[in-house]
Amino acid sequence: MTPESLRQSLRTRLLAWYDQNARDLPWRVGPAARRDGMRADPYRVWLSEVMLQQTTVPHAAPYFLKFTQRWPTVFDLAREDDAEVMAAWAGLGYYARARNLLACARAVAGQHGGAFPDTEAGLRELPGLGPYTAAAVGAIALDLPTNVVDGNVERVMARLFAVETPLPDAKPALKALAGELVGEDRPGDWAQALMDLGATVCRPKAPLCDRCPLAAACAALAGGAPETYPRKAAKVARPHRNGVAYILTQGDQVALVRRPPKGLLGGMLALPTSDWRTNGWSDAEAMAAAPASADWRSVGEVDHVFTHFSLTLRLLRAEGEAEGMIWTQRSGLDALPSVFLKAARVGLANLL
DNA sequence: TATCCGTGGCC
DNA sequence: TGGCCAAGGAT
Repeated sequence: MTPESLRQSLRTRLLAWYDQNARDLPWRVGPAARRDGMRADPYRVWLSEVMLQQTTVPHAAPYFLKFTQRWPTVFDLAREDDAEVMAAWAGLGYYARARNLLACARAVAGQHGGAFPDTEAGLRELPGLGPYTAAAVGAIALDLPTNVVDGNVERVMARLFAVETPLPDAKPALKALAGELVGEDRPGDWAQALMDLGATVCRPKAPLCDRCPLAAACAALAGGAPETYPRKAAKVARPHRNGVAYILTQGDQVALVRRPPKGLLGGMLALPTSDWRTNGWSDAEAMAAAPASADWRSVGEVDHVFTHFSLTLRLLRAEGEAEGMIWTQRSGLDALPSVFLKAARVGLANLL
């Protein structure tokens, strides 16, 4: 149990640090403006939080600017076609987020008159809002004193209190520790301060403890090896798979398919492919699995790494026709997930 | 509860 | 270069 004096000290020091060191982010209302009563639009907070799930700030930021320019309100997003939103999300990864984003926008626009719920429990019921995102939107947009716990906060707590239990088993304890520090004063700034500290000072590698406002209280620093926290369970090896991707062209058009709505790259445009399996593909096998009979030529291969397996894709190219294809101009290939954009670029560049 | 689900930057 | 890492959620 954290003593009240320590709790107050940690809060005061971190909020003061945030006042001086808050990052300037496109979706953020800074501490000075918040003191003047300004609050971020819940739509923008929600959109940014969903984009930032398991995603770095530099990667998400351009997408946030593109989305908010094209769809300034939740109503604009809610009435957009699925294909347009999926295409705009292409390259950001974790495409279930985009499907849930639309479902959530339509729920808010249709059932709540365009206003997001004003309680954490209400937010938690929306598609794509789990414990973290519901707490974050509640704190940042509504100033609710929620317990916002992401990977940054887990790391800060693990170090501050030298938690020896490895992740992911330590998650409940780390969340409880973070919860003891939450207070009624400046909940939105508190949540963002903790995450900024984790992102810029209490970093995974090479933490900048000499710049940390909590260093005097940090048990891991006192122990001499703060960078070794949080402890982590051993990881499982990533298997490798092999497949064939087919680049079928008619002049400047390329044949694409729409992947099934769920599962890997669900709902996204894609190149037609074979199965992805452990064994490699011979020329004969690759021809037999092709979407059309044509003069297929081998035009190279690409490697790609997904979360739970790596992939080598042989590339076969031909000019011809096939049933059920979505014919797309080369300029439209930016609607493809990265793995297929990479494959298309390599395959179209390598002329035999 | 464990597994599935992307991507790009970094060292 | 391969493993690590990033503001997690759904099933």
